[in-house]
Amino acid sequence: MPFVEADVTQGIVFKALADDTRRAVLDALFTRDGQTVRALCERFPEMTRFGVMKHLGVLEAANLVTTTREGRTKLHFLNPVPIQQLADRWISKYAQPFTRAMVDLQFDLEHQTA
Amino acid sequence: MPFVEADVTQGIVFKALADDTRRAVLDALFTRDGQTVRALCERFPEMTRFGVMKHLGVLEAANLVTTTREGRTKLHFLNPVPIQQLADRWISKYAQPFTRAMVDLQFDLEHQTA
DNA sequence: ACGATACGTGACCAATGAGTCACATGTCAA
DNA sequence: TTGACATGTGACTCATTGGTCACGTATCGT
Repeated sequence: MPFVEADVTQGIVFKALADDTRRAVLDALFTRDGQTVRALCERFPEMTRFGVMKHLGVLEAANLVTTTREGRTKLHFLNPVPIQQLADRWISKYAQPFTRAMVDLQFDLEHQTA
Repeated sequence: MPFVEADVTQGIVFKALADDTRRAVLDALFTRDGQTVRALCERFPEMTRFGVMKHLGVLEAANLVTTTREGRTKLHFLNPVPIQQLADRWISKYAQPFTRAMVDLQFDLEHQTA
């Protein structure tokens, strides 16, 4: 077999996280959880409500946000579980001690004055 | 300002990781590092050499793979540093102890037999 | 030198995805 | 009940991107 994509969900989560706006949405929900669509729209004046809604839909499909209806409003909550799963099943694979040292070194190099 | 994308590199890395084939390429380099383009092509029979090359280009632009020329061949090496940086600067933010417990719970639920 | 090998480039096409708009449904409050 | 508010849907446009192909350059062995 050429290669196996064990978890389709993983791809969806990665794709959902690949967009800058969507990560910003998650950030907004991180600072204040349980926001409504309109509240989130105010954080993105350069975009229409429909654009924000579409992003929310993608995030919801990736299970990165969960929603509850509250009358005529819909509250959006951040769900960090898929992110944690990503870190567990995929990223930690490349997080060897060797890598740790490399990251620290690169960080030092990037922040050297002179 | 509506929102700030502190690190442009982050977006590039996320986008690079969003493609299934590219993650498979990284996997292939993880199992055997320092492969040539043709060797990698054999792992993806459903795709042309040019397709693989394009993916390698994206991964290289994201600094996820580094290359060294060896005569007329080009060797590709996996560079886990950007992945580790992602985990450090972004994912660990959502990796609270609370989340840990949730992930374990969800894992148990997913693997319950009857 | 010469063919074979290995990689590179630009143009090109098809599919996906971001974003918008017209419209439609449901809900609160007076 | 009527109007204002909050969210939903489908179709549409435009940019991006995954993928291919025809060609071109560099390198190795003989």
